This record gives sequence, structure tokens and C-alpha cells, in this order.
Amino acid sequence: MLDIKFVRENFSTVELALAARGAATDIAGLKNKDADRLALLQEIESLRFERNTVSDRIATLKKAGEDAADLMRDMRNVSAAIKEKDKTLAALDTAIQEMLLGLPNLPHPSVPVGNSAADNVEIRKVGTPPVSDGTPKAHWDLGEQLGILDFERAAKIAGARFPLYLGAGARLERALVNFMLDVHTTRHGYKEVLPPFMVNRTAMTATGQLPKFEADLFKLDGWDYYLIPTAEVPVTNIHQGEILDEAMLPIFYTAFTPCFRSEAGSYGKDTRGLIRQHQFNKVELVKFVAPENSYEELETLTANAEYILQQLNLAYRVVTLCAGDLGFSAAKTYDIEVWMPAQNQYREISSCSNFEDFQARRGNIRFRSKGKKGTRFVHTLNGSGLAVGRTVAAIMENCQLPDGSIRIPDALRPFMGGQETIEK
RNA sequence: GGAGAGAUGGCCGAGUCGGCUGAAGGCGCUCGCCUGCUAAGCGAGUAUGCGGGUAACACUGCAUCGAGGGUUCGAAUCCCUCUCUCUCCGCCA
Repeated sequence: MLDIKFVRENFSTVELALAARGAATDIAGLKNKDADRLALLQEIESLRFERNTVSDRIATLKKAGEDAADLMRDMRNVSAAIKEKDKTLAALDTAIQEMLLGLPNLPHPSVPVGNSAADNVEIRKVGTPPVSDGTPKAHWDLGEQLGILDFERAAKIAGARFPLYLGAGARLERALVNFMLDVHTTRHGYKEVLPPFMVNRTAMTATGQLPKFEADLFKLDGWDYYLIPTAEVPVTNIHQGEILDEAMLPIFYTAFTPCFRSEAGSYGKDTRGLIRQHQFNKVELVKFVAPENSYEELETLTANAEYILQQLNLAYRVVTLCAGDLGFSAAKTYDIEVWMPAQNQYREISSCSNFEDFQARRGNIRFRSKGKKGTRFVHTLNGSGLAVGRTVAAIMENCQLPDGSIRIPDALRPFMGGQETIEK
């Protein structure tokens, strides 16, 4: 959420920044409502002042045994007026709040201009894609042949876009989860957390999924529970409504969770394989930091995610999302894209973002510095470290051998009981 | 699922018959004093949000005692609804 005060004082800056994202917004309408609200608020406050003052006098008079009937009658009218105006104020408040909740974050100045993924800027390429003599097989074909993925039976159990891992496939997924969590906790200094997989509306609103993107979420019928689309939601909300001590910052969390996405509107895209599922596993990295450091922290968070790919020996590149491709809540995002041989292209496997104070304001996550008055909003960041299903897919395609078996990356073998290949 | 109890500031904990209670008292914390170590003692300060005001302070208005609504000139205190927590019973991985 944007700071209404900032919008008020930097109207044209905000308008331009939002336009850069291609967001259609009624900033002028917001500005008018805000002005109306402030005027009305001041009116109401002076009425309240009068009532408070006179009520005190009534108390004094009554104690002295004097008559206060006139004052009481006057105040009855004042109270009625306050009540009436309060209704208008509440309506304005709601309208303004709704408008603010619907506005996306402002892109950081370093974010490239552009309208779509085509305008994203590649900033580095790491590793070399494997050279194969034949045509590399897609992971879904490999998975089927090896008997470690079974999308047909998954569809029978649930429906399209659900995975069913079997045998070494299931173990590979689990090994990756353990590997990633171990690296992030022991090498990168994150604290492991295991949060709820369902969250309420307030939590979803804090991180920005709601109110705008309800259609992307699975909701439990009859409950105020949504299945999480990413661990970002429960983990960022750990400190919702809290005032942290600056000495506690930065806070790094890593969490493994399944993620649930409706993928509404993505019909026909990635219909085969593990790339786009209603349910997938992900190890997430989340940071709460002081505003001064958040962009440095974005770099290290991204590096932390990249490290996993380096250890697995998978070729990847990092791109900076352009303003038009930025997610709703993000001020700046790096996507890490892994090389997928069968598709002959890089595919997103991690998205690392700095939200600045956008989520913190929605979730009311603040911190206090010693010696300084007042509080400030923290900056929140998160990134996948990594999407596990997509990592399995990448390993299968990049580490396939001519006979259709898969060579398990060295770093993963300790987590697979020493197993070196997955064969039929 | 059934029965009961509770929700106050960073924490603990008072709030009587509604009226200087933004909130006693204690702890913690900060600053100062004192004390030749540590400890103790003394004094002052110590919530958040939104406005006004200031060069910046100062100062000042309104709101907030789980949330929302009601009664009243006036509500932490009375009434209603909801949420959450705890205890007991039942059930259960």
C-alpha cells in the first residue's frame, strides 16, 4: 500500500510511476476523496473537542450540585451531529482504503522501462547448458518412462495440473527440499519456519494477494481460509501488527511449503509437466530489514537462491523485470531462469523481490530504533530458493543420459542415500 | 461438539456506584545523580495513529483499554454481536 501522505504530497510523481507500470488508476479521484476526508475529520475533531470540554464542565457542575440541563441538551445535539458526520467519514475512509489497496507499488528508479517480459533485462548468465548429441527429452516424457511421474493418475485423483511423484521422483523432490533448507539455514543464516498452509483474508491482504487477485487463489468454502499461493504470505505475516526492535533486524526466514494456485487464465500454457501446477512445493526466503539496507539485501537474497543452482550445476540467467512486468507488490524483482533443454529456453525458477514498505504498511510491520522517537515500516523481501518442482524438472532435463536415465547432481546424493542415477 | 473463565501500555497488574484514567502500582528500559568494583539507592523520562503548529524542537487537538455496534452530556467501566485465549468434558492424528 502506498502512503496516502506521500501520494498527497507527490501527486505527479506517483501518477507517472504508476503509469510506467501500465496501471490504470484513478489517482485524481483518490486525491479528492483524501482532501474531503481531511476537511471532514477536522470538523469532527473540533466538535469532539467541544463535547469533551463541555462534558467535563457538566461533571463539575453536577458534583457541585448545580443544574446542567441546558448544557446536556446542547451536547445531545452536538453528539447527534458527530454521529451523522462520522457516517460520512467512515464511508470516505472505506473508499480511500479500497482505492489504496488496489494501487500497485511504485517501481524503483533502477527498474527498466518496458511493457512486457520481452523488455526484461538480462543481467548475467551463469553456467553452460549441456550439449547433447540427440534431441533432449522433456521431463514429462522422462518421468513417465522412468515411472517417477504420473500425471494421468494425478488427474484421476484430483484433476489437471496436479503432480504425482513416485519412488525416486518423490525422493528427489524431498531431497531437494532438505538440501535447500540445509543450505539456507546453515550457510546463509536463515531461520527455518514451518507455517500454516492456509491463511485468513487479513494475511492475504497484507502481502498484496487480496483484494485484487482473489481469482488466483483457492478459498475454502464456508471458511475465512485461503490456501497459500506461496510461503511469502504466512511467513511475512509472522510479524504482522508488530513493532520490532531495530536490534532484531535483519530477520531472515526460510520455509518449505506446498503452494496452491488456481492458474486462472493460463489455460493452454505449460499444459504438460511440472512447470505450471495447481499444487507445487517451494522453499521460500523471506527478509525483514531496515529500509537503508533493503537493496543490498535483495542482491544477497538473489545470490542465495542462485547458489542452489550453482551447487546443482544447472545453467541459469538472471533478469531484471521491467516496470510493466513487475508484480503488484514489488518495487524491484530479479527473476532467476534455469535452462530447460527440451524447451530450448530459460524458464523462471525463482523470483526475488524487494517490496520496500508496501507490504509492511498493509500488514503494519514496524520497527523502533533505540534513542529515536516513533516507528518506521520495515522493508520486506522474498524470493524462491527455489521452486522445487521446477528444479526437479530442470535436473531431469539437464542431467538426462542418452539411455533416458538421470544422473543425480553430486550435491544431492547425500540426500538420496548416495544414489547416483535414476534408472528404469 | 458441550460447559465455564478471560482479553487493559514492552511485560505483570489495578480500575470502586460510568465523570482530570492514556490509564494507579510494580517490573523492564533510557538519561542524570550518588557510590572507588558488582550490587543497592535517589531523581526524571518511557505507547501508537491521524491532524494543527515549528526552520527544527516546544506546544496542541482527536482517536485507541481484543474487534464492531448500542445506551449516555460523558464509557476501559453498562448492554448486544463477533473474534481469540485459557480450563473441564467428549472426540481425534
